[in-house]
Amino acid sequence: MQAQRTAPAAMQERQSHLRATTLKFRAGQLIFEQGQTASRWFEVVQGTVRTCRFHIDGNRHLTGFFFSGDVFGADHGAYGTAAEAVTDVVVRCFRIGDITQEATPRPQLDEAVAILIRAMSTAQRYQFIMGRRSAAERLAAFLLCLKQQAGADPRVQLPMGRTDIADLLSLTMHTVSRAFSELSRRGLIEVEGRRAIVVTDNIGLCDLAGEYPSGLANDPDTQLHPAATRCFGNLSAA
Amino acid sequence: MQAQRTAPAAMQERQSHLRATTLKFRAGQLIFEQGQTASRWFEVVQGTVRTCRFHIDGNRHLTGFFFSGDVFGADHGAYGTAAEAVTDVVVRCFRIGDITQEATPRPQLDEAVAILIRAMSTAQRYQFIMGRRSAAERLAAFLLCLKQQAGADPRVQLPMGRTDIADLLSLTMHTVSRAFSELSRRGLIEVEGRRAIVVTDNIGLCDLAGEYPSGLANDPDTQLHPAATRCFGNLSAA
DNA sequence: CGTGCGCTTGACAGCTGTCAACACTTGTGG
DNA sequence: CCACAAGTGTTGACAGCTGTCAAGCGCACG
Repeated sequence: MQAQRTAPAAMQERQSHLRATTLKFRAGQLIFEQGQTASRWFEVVQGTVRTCRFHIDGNRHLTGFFFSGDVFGADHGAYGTAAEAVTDVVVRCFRIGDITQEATPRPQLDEAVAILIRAMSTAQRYQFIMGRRSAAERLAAFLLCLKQQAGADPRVQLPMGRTDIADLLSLTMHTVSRAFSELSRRGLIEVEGRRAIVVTDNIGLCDLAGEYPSGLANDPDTQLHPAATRCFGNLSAA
Repeated sequence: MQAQRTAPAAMQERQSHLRATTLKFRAGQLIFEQGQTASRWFEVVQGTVRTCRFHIDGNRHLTGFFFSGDVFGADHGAYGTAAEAVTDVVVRCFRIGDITQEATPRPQLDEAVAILIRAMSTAQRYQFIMGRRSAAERLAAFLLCLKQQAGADPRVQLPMGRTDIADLLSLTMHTVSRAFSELSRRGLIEVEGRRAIVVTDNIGLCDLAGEYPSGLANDPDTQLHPAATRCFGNLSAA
């Protein structure tokens, strides 16, 4: 969900090609609405942003969180989600224009492609997290995403509330709360108030989430389900 | 999931710009593997294709079905999913090349953007189907997708097996089977063997799926949850 | 006609949603 | 500084739904 973080190199390239406007939003404020004409895309400078959809019955569903360096709102035609500020945020804002127009400069088009591809892989990873897995497994996978975002620090900040996490993982706030307690009881994390946790057993957390600490299987002795080899595809070709 | 169907106009454009090779696969055959270098993308000419991912624990998760006119495999770098033939299929196959290279012709790049955007909105719609909804609701939403694909015909063909549907909706085959029975018992569909159903109550099915027959609310008297207005976004801007 | 696979259905256990109560934090006003 | 209210988060009880296990049916294929 934060795989959309851009590498510094990409940021510089984007800065060199595109003109940006800096905007600020307060926590809870709407940045753009679902269905609105997609005329701009955004990059988070500071703070946390969430994108969400609303269902006919009133249910809300978050499709991702975006942190410093992440890009959101790169839709075509109309925004497929709404975007809201989770904390006070600063964003840079770029004109989309119509990227299919002949006049669109080539570098901008390349960036659009790269952004879309990254967003796509994010969405697929996210689909996967939600597929037929328990609340504790989903939360573990989510926390690992946040941890990856934070770097080597075992302390992970949680700028969003439990309700936001619940709507992202398609659970209720209650179940999320219970899952936090369960991970804590198992000794995988320590809950530090509402806005931070410490990962005390990274390997255990990865194991629960169904991920490897390094991202791929590097120990040939590791026991894998026979079908799991397909999980990694043809490594020699990658 | 079949939102990736291309309009006839787009197909002609693609034919005019890109060279294609026609390939055939037998039912169950692998078209490409997850993690394999993404060197080609495909368009279905005839038959049905599924894309899937495998989890460490051996679980399979389908990310979409693709029918005549649909595009799949438009990934960058490595394929994020495997692709397999559900039925005997005929596909057209195009070189991806490196779409970020300067040498890539402009029309191909435009097509890549259009395809990615369509795939993105498909993935988001699909995420939404799976979010905190019952088995019957998911199946209803899925069947409506297939029906939209089929056109006005109330009879909907199901080229895929129950297990495929289950892995798409993140359910078990048993629950899918029960959901079919439930929809039938409620009088929304009639099950005709294993490979076809008839939608007998389209409005009821849409209602259950949380969708409107026409795609948007056109009856102001319809009772909506207060938050649901956001579901449609800013209509005046669309 | 027989076999095998896909599918359906039932029984039961486990997990998650719902309802409810309560603790804690935050913000407002006195 | 305190009192109070509102919002957020935690926990328990319970019901409902789905996964698991198991049995059996029916279609397809040889």
